[in-house]
Amino acid sequence: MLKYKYMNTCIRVFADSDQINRCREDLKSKEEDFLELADVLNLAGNAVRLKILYLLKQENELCPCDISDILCMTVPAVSQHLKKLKDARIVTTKKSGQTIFYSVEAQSQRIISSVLDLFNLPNSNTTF
Amino acid sequence: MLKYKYMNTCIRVFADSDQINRCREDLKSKEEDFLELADVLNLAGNAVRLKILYLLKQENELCPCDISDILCMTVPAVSQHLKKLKDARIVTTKKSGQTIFYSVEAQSQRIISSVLDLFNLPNSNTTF
DNA sequence: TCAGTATTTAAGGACTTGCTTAAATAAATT
DNA sequence: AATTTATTTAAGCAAGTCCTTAAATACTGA
Repeated sequence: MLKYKYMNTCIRVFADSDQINRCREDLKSKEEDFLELADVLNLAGNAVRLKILYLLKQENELCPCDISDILCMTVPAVSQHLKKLKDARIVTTKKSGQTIFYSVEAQSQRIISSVLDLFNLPNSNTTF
Repeated sequence: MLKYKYMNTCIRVFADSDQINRCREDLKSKEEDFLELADVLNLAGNAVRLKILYLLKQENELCPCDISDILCMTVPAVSQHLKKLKDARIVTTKKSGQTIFYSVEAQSQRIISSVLDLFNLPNSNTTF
């Protein structure tokens, strides 16, 4: 027979309920922003897609075939990554004959540039 | 009987092999950076973890219990997210009695601030 | 020392991811 | 019209994610 229940939550006395409520309200007001940003970060948070975005920014436009050659991956694998980026409106396409050129969507250039700029951030101790 | 094989790769004549090789070399030299950045972005690319990082930055430090209250999630669920962030050295801990305070690791403050600053980026058409 | 509290760990399961190969679609070439 | 080429789509599968609940660990205080 159990003498006491194992607790799944904390029932502490000294919680700062003002802080808890303030934080809850704050998050609630930014909920959409969090979901949107997490989506973009999640797409960029894959080495293959990050490289694709880097390449598209660097080279302006590339076809799936080029990307496949550069990354040494099968065309379908590349195509499926491109589809995700296109569905999220991060990249856009331009057709020319049988070739389809992908590039970073104008609306997303700024956030993608910012993400890629994180490269240059030294892992420093600078406080601010 | 098959008249021709379905192709998995492109065998085009007009590929710019200089471009392909230049891109390959460039990616190769940055391979480590891509993996590292993709890891951080992947961790931040989850709405729960993104909120946790935001909260830790905003409030300086919080215990799993507080975070659980704020996010309305079970403590084990929160604890598992914190473990991932800690394993990646993005957050660090300080023990005080039975309470464990989490905060953003000094070395990671800069990149996390930059990621959270992406919030403020308007989805504009600005070209640059 | 025993019961309470804060946290982590473990096991499980539903769901998602990221590849593979085969096939479909669409445009160009002969 | 038939073949070649570039791309997408579909199906399948191994591995990973993110929660759940139960249990373990660790510190506190009567």
